Amino acid sequence: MTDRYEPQTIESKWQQKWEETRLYRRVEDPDKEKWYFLTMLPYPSGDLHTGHWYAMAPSDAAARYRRMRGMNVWFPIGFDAFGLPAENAAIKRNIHPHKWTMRNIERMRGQLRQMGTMFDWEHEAITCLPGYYQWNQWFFRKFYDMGLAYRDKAPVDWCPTCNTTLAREQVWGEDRHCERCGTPVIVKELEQWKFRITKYADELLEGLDKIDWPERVKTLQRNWIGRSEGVEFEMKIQGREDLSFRVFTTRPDTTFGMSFAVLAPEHPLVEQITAPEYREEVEAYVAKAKRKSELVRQQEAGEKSGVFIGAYAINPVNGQPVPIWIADYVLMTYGTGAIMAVPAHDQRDFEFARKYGLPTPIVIVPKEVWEAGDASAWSEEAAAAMEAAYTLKEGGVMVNSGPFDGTAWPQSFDATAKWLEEHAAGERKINYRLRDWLISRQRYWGTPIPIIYCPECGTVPVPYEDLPVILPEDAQFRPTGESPLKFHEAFLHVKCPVCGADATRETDTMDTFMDSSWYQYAYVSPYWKEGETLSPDDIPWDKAVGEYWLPVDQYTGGIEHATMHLLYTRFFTKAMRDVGLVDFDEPMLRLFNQGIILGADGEKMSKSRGNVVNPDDYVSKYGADTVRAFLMFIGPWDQGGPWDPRGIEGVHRFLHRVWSLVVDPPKKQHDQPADDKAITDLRRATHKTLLKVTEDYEKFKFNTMIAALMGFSNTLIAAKETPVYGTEAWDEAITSLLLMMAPAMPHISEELWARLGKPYSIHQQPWPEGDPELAKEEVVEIAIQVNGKVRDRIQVAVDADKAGIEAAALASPRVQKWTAGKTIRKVIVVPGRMVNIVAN
RNA sequence: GCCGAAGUGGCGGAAUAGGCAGACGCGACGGUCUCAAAAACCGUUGGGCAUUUGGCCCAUGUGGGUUCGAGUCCCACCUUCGGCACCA
Repeated sequence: MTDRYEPQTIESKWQQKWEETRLYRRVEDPDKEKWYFLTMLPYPSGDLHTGHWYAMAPSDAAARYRRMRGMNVWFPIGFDAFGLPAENAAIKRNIHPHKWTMRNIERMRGQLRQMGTMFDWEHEAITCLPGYYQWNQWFFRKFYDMGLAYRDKAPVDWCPTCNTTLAREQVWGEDRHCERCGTPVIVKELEQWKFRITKYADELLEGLDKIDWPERVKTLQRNWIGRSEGVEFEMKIQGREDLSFRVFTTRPDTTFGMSFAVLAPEHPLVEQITAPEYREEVEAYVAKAKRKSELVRQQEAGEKSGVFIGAYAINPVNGQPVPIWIADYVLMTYGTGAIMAVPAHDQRDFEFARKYGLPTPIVIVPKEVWEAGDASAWSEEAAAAMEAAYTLKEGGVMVNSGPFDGTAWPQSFDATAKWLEEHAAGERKINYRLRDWLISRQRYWGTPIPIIYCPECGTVPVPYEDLPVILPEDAQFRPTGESPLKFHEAFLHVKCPVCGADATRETDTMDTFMDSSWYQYAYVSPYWKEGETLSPDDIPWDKAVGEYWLPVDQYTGGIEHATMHLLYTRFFTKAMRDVGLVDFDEPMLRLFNQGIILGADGEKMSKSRGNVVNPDDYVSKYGADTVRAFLMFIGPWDQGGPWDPRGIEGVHRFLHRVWSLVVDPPKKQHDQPADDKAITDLRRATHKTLLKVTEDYEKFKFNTMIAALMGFSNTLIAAKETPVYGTEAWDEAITSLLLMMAPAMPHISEELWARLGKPYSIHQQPWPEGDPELAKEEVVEIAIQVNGKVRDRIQVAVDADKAGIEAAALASPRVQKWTAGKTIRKVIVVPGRMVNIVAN
């Protein structure tokens, strides 16, 4: 045994021992409170990078802390193994995606072990294996049976680089680029498989109130779902009483202010009602709009355009005809694809009306204006003078609206909604921005969609007992990225399971977000029923085990998945509940989003910038404990921050100091016994640190947790050279230090624990409780201010009363210097904190 | 444009039921050790002024406000980052 701190030696030694003794094996113990701790599973790109460490090391510390608190903690891991990089490697380097992926996984397993995590390797899952993805297909089939999976032809986003369609959630930013590769997407009209996530829109919204997730994520999801309440009603065409269209509005109270109506250029009615003399112009506009949507969508800088189609619609509330226009600011994909335009009270309509000289009748005025009886406020001059639409709801009162004049929000909404329901075939309606989840991908390396197309029977789902549809291994990869499945004769041709006719398989595979939508359930029993015949009545995991562990208690991962994975998995759980697989509504009860770790230059790590930090280099130089602690020390976990190559030295020095504190004998020997005060002071430091560190682990405040441990160890280094060394209080301090370090720095604490002769393993010890009584100070220093400025500091007993403190403060000569010649007006005493003397 | 988060020393960051701003660490400077260097250890370190001791003033993006007292609360603005983008 060496006396020097050699992390490389001790870390591998303990990692081996932990595995041999199966320290972290999962046991279902009904007497213990279970804690399912989960961190987002990595994509096996080949190397565990700093981002993985930043996500996983603090998660591991939090999981280990819970474990020491006496909870039955399960912390599994797996690999999100389907996806494009594997297929691209196949195309570029002629290596099969399966081989490439499994090789990477092997490498990353080793790296994950080096991190010293308590991952439960006995329940690892790899999503690209048939035993896993057969359940993707089983779920698809279930959803199909329930009407949750459907196929339709509609404009979809296509990434020309990835050669596949994308879900709306995977199209990001102003330029509408592919979330994965950054290429701007184009729009294509294709038949694609979708999941009816919109069916759960309301529930996805309401469920947010029941889970302990960061507000940021909740807000992102709420905005993404984009619920808006309004009224849909009918507008008849003047002179063509057989024809009508429906409009959606969130402001039925403004209906009297309608001065025109707008149809989306693609609206089916345009064709029928356009007046002959306008036809040419209208067709040109429609063609232009269509072309626009097929090109990379340009930002139009808000400039609106449209054309009058020579037809009029009847405003149901007052029977007035209004001109019908078409304009591309009205989208066919939202609401009814048609709107009533109220320029005075909608900014977009306002801009349009100004551009084309359409009237702007005011029908809502502020309450004060109404109460003042100021009629000029809604005169023509007032409308002409408007610089922007008046869109406020609260405090708005209806005017120029016949029988509704004087009605204020929100009664105005209800009254007009009711009127429209009764007179214009109207109904209250809720619209959502959320679209159904497009799951078809035109790529090879994914789960085959279990569908067969039969010329006789049409679309036929693969029977449960024929699952899984195996992804054929012998694929010919094309440089274009076109899916090899389309050309794989053996895969393609199949007999129809219903009539036996020659039929073909669906060649699209599933979005890989399918895999991660339910992996937390798969971990319960990885590859459940692999090789067995599946049936509709199955449960994709061992039911009894699942009942103990599910749902996930604490989830950690990046916020970039806010409207993708984190939305999909919530949808999936609700759908699974409706299938009867689970009896809860939300998959993850608590969520914490860690930040992003940046390069030393403060920029996002990237190969092109050359600022990528390879954690392996630092692990071999300083050891995993140092890297773990450093990542926790950098700053608040949800904030991320730059990797400072010099900062890690400081953390490493701290570990060396702790090592020497425990292992080396003191420099001096003392023959006098320690006095009571020294003992009390030491115990106070110990218990103060215990309370602080405990609170910080609870709240994932790892940076201040490490800082507190550093402070405490500095105290101990000084105390070591005093008579308290070797006392019971000293033992308590050292033991507490190691126990507090154990979750964050599992190897060094285990080694020092063993060197103290304590029983294996430190990771099976109960968490040391801090005692608030022992942590209490006896004497506190309080500041004395005169007119808000600190002029003196005095020592007072912690329980000194206000009067005593005030007297002591006023007795201070330094204070008297500042109050001399002044009258004391007021003395504010905050016990234990400060005194402020107001004098002038 | 809208929504959200955030602006504190040379740097990463502490401190918010309003109560001593700058914990902890990095860097820098000085010292011990050494032939020397590295490492390690000890000390100093927000800015300015003063300095024989005690000191004084200014400081948490900017400008106001509330308060005995504001990094923390309120109003307006500036900057950065993230998200959404004609959603009717």
